[in-house]
Amino acid sequence: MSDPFDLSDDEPHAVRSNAPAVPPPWLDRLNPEQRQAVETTEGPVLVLSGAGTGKTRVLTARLAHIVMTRLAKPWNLLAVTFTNKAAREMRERVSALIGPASEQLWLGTFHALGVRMLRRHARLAGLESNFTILDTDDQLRLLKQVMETGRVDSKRWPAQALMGTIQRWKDRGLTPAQVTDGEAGDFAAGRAVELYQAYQERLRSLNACDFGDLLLHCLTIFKDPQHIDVLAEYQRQFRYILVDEYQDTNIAQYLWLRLLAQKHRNICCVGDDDQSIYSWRGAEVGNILKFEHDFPGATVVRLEANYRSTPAILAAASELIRHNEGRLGKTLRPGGVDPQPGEPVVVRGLWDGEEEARWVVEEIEARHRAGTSLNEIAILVRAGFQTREFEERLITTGIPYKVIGGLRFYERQEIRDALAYFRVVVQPADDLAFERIVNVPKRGLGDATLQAVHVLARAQGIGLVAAARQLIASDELKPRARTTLAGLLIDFDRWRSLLAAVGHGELAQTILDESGYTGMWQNEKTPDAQGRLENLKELAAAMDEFDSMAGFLEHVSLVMENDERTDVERINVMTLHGAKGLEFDVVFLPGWEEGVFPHQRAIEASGAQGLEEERRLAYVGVTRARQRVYVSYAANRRIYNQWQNNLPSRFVEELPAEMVERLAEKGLFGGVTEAAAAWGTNWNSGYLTQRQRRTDREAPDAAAPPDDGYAPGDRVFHQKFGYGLVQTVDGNKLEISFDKAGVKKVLDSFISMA
DNA sequence: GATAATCCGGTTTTT
DNA sequence: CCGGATTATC
Repeated sequence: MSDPFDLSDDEPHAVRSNAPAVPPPWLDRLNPEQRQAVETTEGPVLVLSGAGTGKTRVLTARLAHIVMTRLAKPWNLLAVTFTNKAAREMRERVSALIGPASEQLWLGTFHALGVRMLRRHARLAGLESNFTILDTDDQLRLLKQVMETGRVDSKRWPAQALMGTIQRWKDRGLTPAQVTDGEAGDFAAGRAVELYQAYQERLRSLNACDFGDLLLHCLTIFKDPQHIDVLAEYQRQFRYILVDEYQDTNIAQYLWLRLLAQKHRNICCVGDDDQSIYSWRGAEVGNILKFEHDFPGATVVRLEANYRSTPAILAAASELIRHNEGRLGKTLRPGGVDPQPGEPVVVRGLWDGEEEARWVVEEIEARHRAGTSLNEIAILVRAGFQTREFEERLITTGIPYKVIGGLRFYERQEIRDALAYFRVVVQPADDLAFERIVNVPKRGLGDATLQAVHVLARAQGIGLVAAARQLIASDELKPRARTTLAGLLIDFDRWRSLLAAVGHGELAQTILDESGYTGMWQNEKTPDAQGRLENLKELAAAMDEFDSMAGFLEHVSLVMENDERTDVERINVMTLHGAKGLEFDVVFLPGWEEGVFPHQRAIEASGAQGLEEERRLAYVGVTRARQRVYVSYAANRRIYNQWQNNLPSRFVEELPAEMVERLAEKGLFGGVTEAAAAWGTNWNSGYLTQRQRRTDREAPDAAAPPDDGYAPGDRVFHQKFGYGLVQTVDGNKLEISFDKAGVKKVLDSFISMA
């Protein structure tokens, strides 16, 4: 490989001497490193792409470059992403560069591409090509059945845990036969592998797959010596392979890529080891760390010019991540011309979570007044439950917000029920769907009936619907159940016969109405019933966008996302994980306390490695911001209604002092150091054990309470809420009607007699 | 077969 | 403290 560019850090503006005067559009305005990443088409290439260094741009330019210079036809390119969103974005951007040819690219998520291949060769994996893809919910139910059949005590051994184990095995590309005895663990007295085996058999008999199988079956087929032609064909086809977010790949994905890339060896992986935050779901940072070893002769390109954040933010992020070991090493530098340092990162300590929320929202209002769009502001938290405090404060303040990554459309109960009806109609053999809706709405087909169906199905080795059909022809069932079940099956058949005749959106509505499902929610008096009915309407309407009901179901199983409306300006509230790949002008990072962030359990579960991943998460958070970063921590926090006092996160100390403006709560502490010292007297880093919590439940003594209790009617004073009257007393919990702040529940340790 | 009582757990998430 | 999930009861 010729080496036209100097990759060393100290030559940011190296210029290619033989560059054409006018570069083609897809190479326009790329910096030298980006351009090298695009133009080094032959051989393995690893692009280490720091946050905000134009990764997507490089990927799309590379695709365009290969197609436009006729190195290969679009269908000779395989481009893999993790999320549908990333895939969509990439396709749009490539399309802008190369036009309709982009439709011919093999571009999609690992799973979508896996399905595409697997449908073609399903037989080789023991499936029919119209197999169904189960989601987590179905998987768990199936696994429970398997465990029941295997007489495993589901109390001692939760199905969820087994599901996790199996998923991790699949992440590593292991079929039941490949799991070694040493790995079996002690789950269900060492029977985990046996259960895994049984689960796979059940899946096959249902003509179904879980997500892990989409790749695992591909691997099995690729490696099958009987069918070497299949792999050979794909290897021949994919002359160029591109992989996005390579640091997030698991072993199965790695193996899949390696097999496909073996012939042409033109594989380009783009990733950032410093942004690897998914090891807990099977991602292997090792994949990126050992790329050069796995693909000898690889070209490594580092993208370090950041076009997103201010120098101050970059300095803070770089210094923070420098505390990690085992990095490939990259330093972000400002990419813009003549960059101003920008505002320092603000770090603020506050008294408690409520005060933190108030401060954050005040600052948001200030930024908004200063002209920042609410869409460009984000609050990024470590864990989902932390959003609540901010939501409450945002509601009282009247600032519109959206919580991203909450419950998703297709995961809602009513949607899943409706889909189950459609599945039964499209795929009569879909037992899991049948079970889900056979008695929804309640029609008197309970456990007894279902059990009879199961017994017959198992005895004859047939599906549940087929078994049900036989049962109603017999006298096994009570007359009532028999009539109802017969009626239901007739309904299924009728709807199925309408598939070809009626528009499927309309048919969907018919199914929901005739099955009584719509009626069930109409009779429901809970406040959310109306919303559920609307969701159902939306579902039926969405279906008309597709060619067929089956096509729609396929789409849904792979694309479990809700399209958000973008009509009003709203601030964004989400987890740090959810924020990866996004950027905002202003980012708030609350809850930087030991035990919360880094999260205690991350450290407990994986020690130093876990801590490093938490630090990467912090790095991801900081690098989301273009203009300003606000970090905050609270001395006291109520978790599960117990007061807990925390130390500031170690990550606070790891930010460079010269890029940080530190503020501490006025009147409480002179500064962070004093504050830390003050808390040190009552220190408990991280979460307390249950027992400690019981004994240490008092918050720090801001105002020492009298030893004897309070009684209703007492006039009291509270540090934050001012004066008020005690309403009720419940142990050390008081309900107080404050003159200014209204009625609040507080602990006696926070108040004193007025 | 459906409703009330009780127990447990409570990080991060895509496909 | 809250929500869900399983269990006890009618």
